[in-house]
Parts: sequence; structure tokens; C-alpha cells
Amino acid sequence: MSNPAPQKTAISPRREEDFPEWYQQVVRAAELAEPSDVRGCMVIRPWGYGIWENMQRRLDAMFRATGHRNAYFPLFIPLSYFAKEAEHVEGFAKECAVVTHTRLEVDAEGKMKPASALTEPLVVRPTSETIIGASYAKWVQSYRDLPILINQWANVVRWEMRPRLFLRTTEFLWQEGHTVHETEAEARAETKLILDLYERFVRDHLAIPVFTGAKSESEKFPGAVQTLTLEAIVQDRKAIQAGTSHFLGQNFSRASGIQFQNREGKQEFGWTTSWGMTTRLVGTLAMMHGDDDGLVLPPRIAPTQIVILPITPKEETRARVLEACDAFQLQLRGKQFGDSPIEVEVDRRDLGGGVKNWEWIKKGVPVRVEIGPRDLETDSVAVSRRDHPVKSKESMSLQEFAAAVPEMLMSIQQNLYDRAKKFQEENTRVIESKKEFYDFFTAKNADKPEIHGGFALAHWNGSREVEEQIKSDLKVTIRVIPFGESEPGRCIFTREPSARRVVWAKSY
RNA sequence: CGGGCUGUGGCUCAGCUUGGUAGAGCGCCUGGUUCGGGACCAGGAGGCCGUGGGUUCAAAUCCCACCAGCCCGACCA
Repeated sequence: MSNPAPQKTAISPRREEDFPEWYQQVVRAAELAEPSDVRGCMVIRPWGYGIWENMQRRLDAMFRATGHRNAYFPLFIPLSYFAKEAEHVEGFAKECAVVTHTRLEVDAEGKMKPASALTEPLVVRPTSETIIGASYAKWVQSYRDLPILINQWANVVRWEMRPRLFLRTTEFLWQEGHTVHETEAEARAETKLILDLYERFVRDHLAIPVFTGAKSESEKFPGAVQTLTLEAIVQDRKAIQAGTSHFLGQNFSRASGIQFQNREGKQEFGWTTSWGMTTRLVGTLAMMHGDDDGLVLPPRIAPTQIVILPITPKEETRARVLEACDAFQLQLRGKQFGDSPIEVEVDRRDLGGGVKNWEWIKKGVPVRVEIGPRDLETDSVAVSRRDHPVKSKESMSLQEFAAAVPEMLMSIQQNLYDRAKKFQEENTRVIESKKEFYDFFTAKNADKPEIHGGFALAHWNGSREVEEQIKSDLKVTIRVIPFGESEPGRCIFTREPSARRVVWAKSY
């Protein structure tokens, strides 16, 4: 961007040149977020937060529709609560932020110092199973109190070593659902219900196709019996987890004392689940649909679906053009896209040239509409779709466009999904031998690896040793063990029998 | 947390080897010319050179420590 020479694309480097750098540039250029002065933490800017708000709105409606209700639990978790579930603490110990003091006092050198140590340190929640479990233990007495179906929208802190905007930050936003059920079957059904809900959400709103299924033992959530996952493939052919849903068995209810008297009059531990989606999805969206000119947003999740750009070359026509833009905005606002009114914005900023146009391209707004003096005479507009080449625009009559808008947005939404689906299919390969597997995941240029690999469907003997070997050799892991039928075969690494193919990939 | 690289106006960076207290491009402000397009011309604002210490008559430049960022590794949503 500092390069004074003319550029073909709005973002440099281009994706194939340096994908991680491209991603960072897109996040900046689209004004999604920026690093803050606090290590590992980011400032989410209005455009990025608007996307998150839309995700929240959609998900929240889906949770409500399936009987879940929102609540809020404390940010701080007493260390002793947190330590109750052994596997759980172990899994999160290294990334916990811990509050040990209250009060600040000025010391001899004039510096502020924490003054009074807490009797019991407080863990800043990396997730809330234990603190919520403490409440559930009080609320649950009888099978008649079940199920408990609660969701919380919150921030969490995981002290990560290598932060990247949206993908991995020390603090992030998410929703975490926590439920308690009377039976194992019911809890397992809940876990699956949420997975399906998530899959619908990312498919219908984010235009993201995923593989769904279970995590292997070594990849599952600390403390869970089973973790279900949604795995998407982004444009550098790495996998990214779009959400998880955990069946926790009785592990956490045992740890927190969530007990109830069952229908036979016996004390029994509740069967719990937890599930979450995070602001990481905003980054996923960028890596999934973005191009070399910036972000490309699916209309259903874009904070603004249509931006009207007034073209005001001459002072004397300026007022009339702006007036026409406002009128058109009003007209479009009355229209529905799916179940919501269309969001339309007129960019009246007094900026010259095509600066405004490029800003909106980089932000990925689905449709740009230009209205200038010449259009006024013919009652027409010049329309550009973000899923089409940036230079292309189509002239159509005002009324024609107004009538076609919902369909056009739908078509963009569908186009983005189709593209992503095609990309997923093209980069998912059935692999039959160890050599083929290693070739698939080895870059030709070792010094500066080109984009390579993808999703590999291969047979596996089910052992952790094989997983570890592959991980240390290639940084490739089992992303998901898909549901459904799969023909049996032989593990491509050991030749031992294998019940099904699993999905392997490098991942975020 | 280990290894490597980097830290100079809002952004990208030059200057540092051979110490003498700052430059460019972009952005920003003003005026003008343009105008279906990230334009052009002229003028202007803006920097305790990451922080702290040291060496020196003198430090962006040399030395030490710390902090932060990026890339690679271990970990993770």
C-alpha cells in the first residue's frame, strides 16, 4: 500500500504471494479491526463489530427458537472451582490469566503497585463450565428441573503466545451454551442439535460449507467425552474450526455437584453439554470469501448491503444528485431481503475521485450503486456487485434495480456459497497411500512454501501414535471424523483395519 | 515460552557501518485546476527517532537492559 507504483489490486501482497500478510492487510483495509496497545488484544472497529452483531442476532434467534435462554455469569472464576475437573484445568492452565491482587498503591518510587493479595486467586474465564456448573448445582434438585438450556454472550481470555487478529487473540468474544439433561441420550441429542444449528448458520448466513463430525481423542475439548466440530477450508487450503459442540458426559456435573433425584428416586449426576462460536468467524469470513481487492461479504451478514455513491462532478448538479440518492435510499429501505429490511447507506462524504468506491470495495459491501447527473436524466443507476470483477458495472433503470434487489442479494449469497463449495470440493482429496499423503502435504518450495495441501480423506487405524507422528512430520492433524457411512479399509500408515476415512489437514 | 528479524511524523520506509540532535513517498490541512473516479499543481501542519540506563564535548546512529510487533516452533476458538 506504500508502494507508489500503480497497483492492479487494492490489497498487496496478493493471496498467492503471501496469504498471512494478505489476511492482515484485508483486516486493516476493510477496517474490521486493528491491534491495540494491549498485547494480544484487538480493537474491533464498527464494520467488524457490525458483522459480529449480525452473527449474534442470527444465532441468538436460532438459540431462542430451540428453547435456549440467555443469562450472564461472572468473568472471574475462583481458582478452586476451576481446578475441580482435572483434565479441564490441565488443558487450560497454560493460558489462564489470574487475578491475584486488588487495590493499587503508590510505592516509594512513585509507581502504582498492587497492594493487597487475594486470599484465593481468581481465574479470568477462558470458558465457563465450572462457574456455571456451580450455579447449576444449586438449581438442579429433581429431574423436573431439567433440562437447563442456557446461553451466555461474553468475552473470554486465553493468554495466547501468538496473537493474530480475530483468529487468535488474548481476549475474544463468543457465545457459550451450557445445558444439563436428565439422560445421556438427551445430552447427546442436544450436542448434535447444536452442531446442526451451527452448520445451518454458517451455510445460510456466512456462505461457508463445512465438514461436520467428531474430534479425535487428542483434539477434543479438555474434559469432554466427545467434541463435535465444523471444519471449513479457507483459501490457503488450511482448515479452520468454525464452532464446537461438546458432550461432557457427567464429568463436569460430578466436579460441580450437579445432582438430581431421578424418576426412580435415586441421586444421579446431570448430563451436560457446552458449545460455542467466536469472533474468529469474522476472520474466517475474510479468509473464505476475500479476494485481492479486499473483503467480500455475504449479503446476509454484511452490516450494509447496498451503498449508494453519489457522483457529483459539477457543483450545480450536486444538490440534485444527493437528493436523488436520498430518495432512492428511502425506496430501497422499504424492501426486504429474507426476513430483514435491506440496509442501505448513502456515502455523502466529500471525498474526491474513486477513493470512496475503493473503500467500499475493500470493505466488501455486496452492492455498490452509483448515481450521477447523467443517470438522473435517464432515471438509471450504475450497479456493481462485489462478487463480480471490481471494474464491472451494469447500468439499469432505477425501478428495474429496485425490483431486482432482493434477488440480486440472494444471487450474491448463493454465488459465494457455490464458489466456496467448489473450492472445498476441489481441494478435498481421497488419499490411498502414505506416500501420496506426504506428497500432498509437502510444499514444493520448502523455503517459502506455496499454497498447497487441502483436506485429505484417508483411512486411519484410530491410534494416537499415528496422529502424533503425522503431526510432528507434517503439522497435519485429524480435523474431523465425519458422520455417516464410510467404506471400511486399511490405515494408510499402518495397513491395519480402519472403519472409516477421516479428514486430515493443516489448520489454524 | 524458545529461535530469527524489526521498532524513525497517521502509514510504508531511508538515514545508523564511518556519532555532530532528521528525510522521502503516501495520508492529513489550505487554495486552485480537475472530475463517472483511487487525478494534478502550489503552499502548510505534524517527529522528546519504542522505553530506560551507559559511553562521549556531542547519540536515531555505539554498548547494555527492558518493552512491543512480525515470522518460524510448542499451544489453542
